[in-house]
Amino acid sequence: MLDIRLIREKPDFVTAGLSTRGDTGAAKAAVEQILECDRRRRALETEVQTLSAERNRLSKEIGGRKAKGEDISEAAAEVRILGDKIAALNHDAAKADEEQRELLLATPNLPHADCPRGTSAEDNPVVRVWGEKPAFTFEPHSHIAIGERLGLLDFERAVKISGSAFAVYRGAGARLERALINFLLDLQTQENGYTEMGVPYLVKREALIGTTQLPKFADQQYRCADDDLFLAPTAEVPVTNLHREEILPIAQLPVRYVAYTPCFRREAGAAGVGTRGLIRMHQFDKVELVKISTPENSMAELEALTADAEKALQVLGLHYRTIELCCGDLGFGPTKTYDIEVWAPGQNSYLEVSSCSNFGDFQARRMNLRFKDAEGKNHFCHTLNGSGTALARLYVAILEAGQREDGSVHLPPALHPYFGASQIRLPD
RNA sequence: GGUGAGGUGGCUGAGUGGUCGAAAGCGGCGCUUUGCUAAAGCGCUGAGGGCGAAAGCUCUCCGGAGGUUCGAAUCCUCUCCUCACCGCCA
Repeated sequence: MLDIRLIREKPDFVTAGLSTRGDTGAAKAAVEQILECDRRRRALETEVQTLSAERNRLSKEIGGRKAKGEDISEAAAEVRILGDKIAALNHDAAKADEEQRELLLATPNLPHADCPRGTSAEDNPVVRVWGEKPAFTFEPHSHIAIGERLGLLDFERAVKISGSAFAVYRGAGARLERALINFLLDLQTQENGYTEMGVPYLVKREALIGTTQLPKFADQQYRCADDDLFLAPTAEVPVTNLHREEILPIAQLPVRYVAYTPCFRREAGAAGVGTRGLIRMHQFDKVELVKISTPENSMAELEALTADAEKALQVLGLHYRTIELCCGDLGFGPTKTYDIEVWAPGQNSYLEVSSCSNFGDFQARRMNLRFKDAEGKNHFCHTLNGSGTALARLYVAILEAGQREDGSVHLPPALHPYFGASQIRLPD
């Protein structure tokens, strides 16, 4: 959520910032609407408060007179009328306040000043490339063919029990998934200094508001209506919200958490849902990195977090590239984002396996997450997160990059101790 | 799910209708004393908002939402959470 004071004091700056996302007219209209609501709200609040001060004064007076045994019925009746007036105005003020909050919750974050200009994914600059595309002496197969041939994946039965865009992992295929989870968690905890967290997969509405999935993206969430609980679309939600409504001592920052969770996404309206394979699914596993930082350090923490996520691909020896999202392609909440894309030979394309973002104080304002500085003053934290990494697509890359002409898949050496073997081959 | 007891400031904990944003203690900060430390003494010490150039004035907040009242931390209703016991259960 944007700072209403910033909008009030520098409306042109905010409008310009929002405009970089693509729609200048919409940005202008949004800012004007918020400002109008803010003026109305403050006028009402000022009136309520003036009258409340008067009521407080009169009530005290009545108390004193009653103690002396005087008749207070006339004064009491007078204050009663004042009270009714306050209640009516207060109702309007609360409505304006709610309206303002809704407007602010629906307004995206300002892209960082350094964020590259552009309108779509084509404008995202590649900032790093690591490794090279592996060479094949044969036409590399898709993970679907590899997985079915080796008995690792069963999409038909997944459809039977849950519908399209779900997967069943079988035998060595299931073990490979589990090996990857353990490998990624160990890497981030033992080498990169993150604290592992195990968190609930069902979260409350407020948690989703805090990390910006609600109210705007309600149609993308799975919801358990009876309890008004939601299946977390990413560990970002439960993990970042761990400190919602807290004031952290500055010495505790930065907080660095890593968590494995399954992720649940309705993918309503998304292209490619309903096609087979692991690339876009309603449920997938992910190891997520979350940081809570001071404003001064958040950009440096983003670079470090992105490097931590990239490290996983480096250790696995997978070719990848890192791109930076341009203003027009940036998500609703982030002020700056790097995407990491791993090469999947069977797809002949790069797959996004990680999106590393700095949200500035955008999420922290929504969840009222603050820190206390050395002078004892409270400030909003900055929050960051990035996948470290998403599992299903990493799985795709490993199968497709490690495939051999004889149908076997050779696994990266770093996985051998986790998987318990160096390769997956056809049964004899 | 049932019954009972509770939810008050960073923490412990008083407060059952008026001058209570809230006693006291702990913790924290500052000052004095001190060779240093400790101890002691004194003072300060919640958050958010409105008006204002500022000084300052003022409003709201005692889990949450409603209600009663001139006036609510205090009374009433609902609700959430915590603890204990019972039931059920991986």
